[in-house]
Amino acid sequence: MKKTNPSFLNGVPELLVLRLLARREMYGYQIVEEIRTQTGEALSFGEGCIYPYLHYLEAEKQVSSQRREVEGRNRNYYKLTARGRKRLEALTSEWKRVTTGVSLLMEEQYA
Amino acid sequence: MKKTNPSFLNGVPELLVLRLLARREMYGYQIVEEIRTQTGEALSFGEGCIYPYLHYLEAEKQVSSQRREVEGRNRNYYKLTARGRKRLEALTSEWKRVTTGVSLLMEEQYA
DNA sequence: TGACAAGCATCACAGTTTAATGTATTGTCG
DNA sequence: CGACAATACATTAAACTGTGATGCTTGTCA
Repeated sequence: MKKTNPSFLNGVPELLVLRLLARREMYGYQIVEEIRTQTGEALSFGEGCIYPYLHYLEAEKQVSSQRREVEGRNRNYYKLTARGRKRLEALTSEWKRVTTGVSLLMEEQYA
Repeated sequence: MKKTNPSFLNGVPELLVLRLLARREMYGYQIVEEIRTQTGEALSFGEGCIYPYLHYLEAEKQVSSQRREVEGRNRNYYKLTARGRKRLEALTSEWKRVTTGVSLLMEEQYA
């Protein structure tokens, strides 16, 4: 996975993953579910999207993982690193910039 | 160009193009420029993105075009059809749904 | 026992945007 | 005049992203 110059609109999964992990540590499957529920079903990214992101984020040292057995299940728990927190801040302000930009164009009066 | 099931984030160029044409008729090059300026430089889609959209939208009868010579320039002016207006409304509410969803997840308190 | 949820993972594919390139005309500046 | 930038259209290969399918294992529950 290469994230060179992710343009405006993609990379939202990355933003949401980081944002969730900023609250508490979580495992992949749980992240998939929470993105769906906590966005009010507005967004839903499959495991085929989220797992590769987690691996990428770990390789980038934005998250760290720990395998743990909980409730008879093997889970990979991820938590944010300091670096990940910075990345989250950057992506957040980028997201705001973009949505603000869209609003500017959208909300202008009809001629 | 197939626009079957454009997921959440893509298709923003289409939204902005339709929104601009809802105000007044415009030509391609102008649309490219206005997206850049009216979003406060937050968004910038190249001609390689916008022209194919215009052709696609015309094929879909969401816009109609008229070649005209103005100020010594040959331009293809596009304007919205009734169908395009409906499409704009659909894309607009979809965009709101998505950004609202992201906000829901983003703005929740830290644990 | 069979079905299904939880949990991880990978991959081919499809859709979207970028960046480069091409053509032609018009305007500008030294 | 000559060069170069801007205007205006268009196309294309390549890159990037997310989808949907699939596979594997373990646990639960009827």
